Amino acid sequence: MATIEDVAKLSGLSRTTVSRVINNHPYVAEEKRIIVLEAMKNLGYVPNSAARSLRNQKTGMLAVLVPRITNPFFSQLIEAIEIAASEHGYQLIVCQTRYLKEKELDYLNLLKTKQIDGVVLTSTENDWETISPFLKYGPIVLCNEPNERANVPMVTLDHFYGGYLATKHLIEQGHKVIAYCCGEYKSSISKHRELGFLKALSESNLYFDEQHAFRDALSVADGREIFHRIKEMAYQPTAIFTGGDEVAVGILAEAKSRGWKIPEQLSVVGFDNQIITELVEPTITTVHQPVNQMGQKVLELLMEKIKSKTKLYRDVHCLPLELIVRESTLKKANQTLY
Amino acid sequence: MATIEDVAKLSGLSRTTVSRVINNHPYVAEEKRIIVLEAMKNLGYVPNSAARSLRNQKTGMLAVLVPRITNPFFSQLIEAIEIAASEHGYQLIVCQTRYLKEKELDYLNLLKTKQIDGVVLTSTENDWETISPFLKYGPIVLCNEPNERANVPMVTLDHFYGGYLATKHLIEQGHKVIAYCCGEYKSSISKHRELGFLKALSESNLYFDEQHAFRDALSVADGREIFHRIKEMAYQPTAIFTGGDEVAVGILAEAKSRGWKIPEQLSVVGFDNQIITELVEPTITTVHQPVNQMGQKVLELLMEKIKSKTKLYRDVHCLPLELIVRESTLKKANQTLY
DNA sequence: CTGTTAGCGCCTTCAA
DNA sequence: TTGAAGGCGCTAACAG
Repeated sequence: MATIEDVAKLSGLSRTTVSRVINNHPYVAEEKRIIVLEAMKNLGYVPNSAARSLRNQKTGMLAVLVPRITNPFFSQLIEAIEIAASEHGYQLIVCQTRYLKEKELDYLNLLKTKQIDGVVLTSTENDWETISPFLKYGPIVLCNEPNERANVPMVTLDHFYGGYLATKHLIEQGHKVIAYCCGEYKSSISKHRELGFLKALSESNLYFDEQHAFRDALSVADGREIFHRIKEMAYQPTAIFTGGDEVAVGILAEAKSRGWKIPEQLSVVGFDNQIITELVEPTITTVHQPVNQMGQKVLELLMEKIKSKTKLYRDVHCLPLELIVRESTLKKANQTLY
Repeated sequence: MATIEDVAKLSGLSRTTVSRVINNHPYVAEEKRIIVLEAMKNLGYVPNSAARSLRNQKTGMLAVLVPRITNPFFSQLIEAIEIAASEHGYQLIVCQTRYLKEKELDYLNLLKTKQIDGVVLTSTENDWETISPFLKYGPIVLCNEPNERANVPMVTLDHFYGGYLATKHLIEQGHKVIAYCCGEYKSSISKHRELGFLKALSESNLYFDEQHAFRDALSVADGREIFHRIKEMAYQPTAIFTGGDEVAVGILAEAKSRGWKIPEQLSVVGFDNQIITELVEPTITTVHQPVNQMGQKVLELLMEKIKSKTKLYRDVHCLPLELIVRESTLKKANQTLY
């Protein structure tokens, strides 16, 4: 492996000059620059990044922590962040916490060990008090799941509004008894959605019956189970707000296989606007999240913090959500066209 | 930031001894080991990994190159590799080539710049002749897409058999005119599947009409379009082998929306066994790929090569595929149960 | 069992 | 405009 020394020797100049060429410093005679470039090419020289990291105290790497990469929402978010990062010359390390506190801390340790220059957290397993000490080793920004106590930049979505919007839509369709699902994590996301959900109900003088709450619904399988629980109820809801498209799909699939008519017997709203919502029948009404913008925005914030090295402060960027109305909530729109 | 020097001073010992403790070397008096551990804790010391990389010539990082992380097949593969890697104490850098030759080379350059210790390639954009020079900077192994000319370890699936199996199944269902789709990349994967497909046909003395070939089908949208092309044909196939579940889903969704009965008017076989195949109606017959085993196996191979530092040689591990029969090909199984 | 010393490859003062 | 020299933090001889 050629080193800077080799290049210096071959070009008959000093390491310093070679270094200057590598880093595009001014004050290098054009003619010598050419000689150096030539020598580098002949040797197939590439700067050793470990040495650079050691010297410069930065690595050109970022970590993105997600619960699971196979969740389409997160993989899309990673994709967006990756593209933005690579435009800034940064590599992305993908870290799956698998919803484990311990894993999250392991990965945050990359900041301590100087393997990364910054972190994007898309969800938090530990309390903020556990996470915040890591801030002295490098910037951490939040994306997706906000945190009340975190004094760092964050990009989030208006989940209150998302919950409100979807529920309002169901009410407008004439529903009076609406069930509610959310994911297991007691994240503020779920809380906000629920507040929006309740707000919409109360605006129409509707009451929510706690028996219609399903608070640990994450997967397709959970959706299937929820359907069965609803099926057995004496006092059945006519519509359901789910915290995610997977759950909605599960409910739908199971309901259909039991001969229920959707949306006539049960209207279903998803969340995420995943591709699957357009592929099932009926297509699913859902809330679209601007994932790409989120990724782009959060990277921008992180870059700024890495460059300026100023102290982080709370700086919340809230992006809008959008309701996408499809067949799973529109009683009249489900007829065929021919 | 505490350094090894600080720990040495605080514990009244030398850097060497501290280093020995860090690296679990033998020949350190138990009592001093404790002193050092204590000092490390008090200082919140963590070894600087850039310094270690520089010194040890290894980084503890691996790169996995995939076309797109949002493709569920690849994200599942990444997940499997990540889990295996983390068990070996390695971090994963996720690299999206977005089907670009140039991107692929950019990422392979991480090997040159010593940012990673090894590479997993899940698909190749460039010719092997372009890739192989990077082998002198570190091990590269293939996973998923094999390469005829690559003399490196690889994990692959028996796509010939996959194509054969699925087609044979269609023939057994009584089909005589079967269409064929594959992805755009002229990878050996598609070739092998097609050979298997043709083999099954010829075994039953069936002939393949080139007008029934769709050789650039990747997405749901492609599937939709393929349906329309089939619909317009004078000589229509009664079944179709697709190279991926997305395409199958697209065909299905479009066919249903046009009032076609599936599988009665068109039987469809997917590939990948993605979760969606169980969520649409009818559920989709598909070929299951043992993604987790692949990931685990390929990481094992890579670890071995990183450790042994021996020259790489061709070493093909071919894992079996399995046909999962569901409703989209079974004419009688689609009745309701009540 | 422990310490001294010499780099790994690079960049950045400082001096010329 | 160029070069000499020191050191980023760590580990592996080599001595003791």
